[in-house]
Amino acid sequence: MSDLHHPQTRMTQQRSVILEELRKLNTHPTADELYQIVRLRLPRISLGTVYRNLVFLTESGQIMRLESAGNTNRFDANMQPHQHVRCICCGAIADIFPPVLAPETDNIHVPGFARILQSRIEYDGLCEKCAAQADETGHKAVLYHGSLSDN
Amino acid sequence: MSDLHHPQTRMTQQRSVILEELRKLNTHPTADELYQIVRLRLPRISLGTVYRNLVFLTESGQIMRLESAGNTNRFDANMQPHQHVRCICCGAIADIFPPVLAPETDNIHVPGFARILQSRIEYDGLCEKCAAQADETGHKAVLYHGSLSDN
DNA sequence: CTCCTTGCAAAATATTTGCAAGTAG
DNA sequence: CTACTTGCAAATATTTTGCAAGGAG
Repeated sequence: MSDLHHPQTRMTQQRSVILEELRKLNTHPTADELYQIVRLRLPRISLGTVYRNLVFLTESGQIMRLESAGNTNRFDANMQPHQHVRCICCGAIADIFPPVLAPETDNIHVPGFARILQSRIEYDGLCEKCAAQADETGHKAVLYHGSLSDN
Repeated sequence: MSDLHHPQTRMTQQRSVILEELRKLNTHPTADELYQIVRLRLPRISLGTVYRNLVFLTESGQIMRLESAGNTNRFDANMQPHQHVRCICCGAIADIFPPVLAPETDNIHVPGFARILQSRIEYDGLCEKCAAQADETGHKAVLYHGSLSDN
């Protein structure tokens, strides 16, 4: 959980390919999507290895796990501060540039919380694909999908 | 998916108790946590019914599903605009009052997105329980938990 | 009466983990 | 050599769904 528990340091082929492929993408893939991609280069890699490395890379600050990605984790190797929009219909995520300044946290005090560490702005939107589909079917807008998960 | 698909209108005992109990809480419970609570009043209710009603209540705008709740959905019956802090260590969520104004979305344009619908500010923090535990164990700070899920 | 809703159980999806074998440093 | 890592498979955890019976309006 803390830095004391990070004995992992070895640069294996798997770890390096996972990081390399994630860096090529701006699609914020899920663990499984990344697994499918990495598999093209390392056919014998297992999904468990991808998960373990995503945990390690996240904890060591080399990649980010996206909050608000719905119920499936998504990852981003772009460590520059920036925001994300998520399509409320299909769950697709895109980067927003230029970045907006994160709201300050100094004046915020919450009962039960020792401290507020950081803030984050997130956006909901409708991607072009879903917007087109909504027009086509004659719906004014797709407000929310019928499950608790994302698509 | 759209408003055309909401034939549900009946106020059953299950639905009413679920909403009533959620409104009593400011703990942003998961489906299972709420299930355990509702079960005290309706011992024969099933978890599936709780899930189905949470979907219905969310879609009909009577409750909110929290974004950034980690990998397990959490719900809030407080429909006033407000923000949340989440403990990065244990996943506990608390309300922030008074609310901060949501950043505007008008000037934001993202390739691939037809429109940006709304923005949301979220905060990461350390709850008192986890802060105390971190002091106790001598760690300067608990940076991130070791799994991709929340606790 | 009608058809929305429920309970139950099974299925689907997502993530974690034990263990023996492999390998980086 | 040592102990971190991996592949594999099984275990967890969370959410969804098919179906026959129940109940709201």
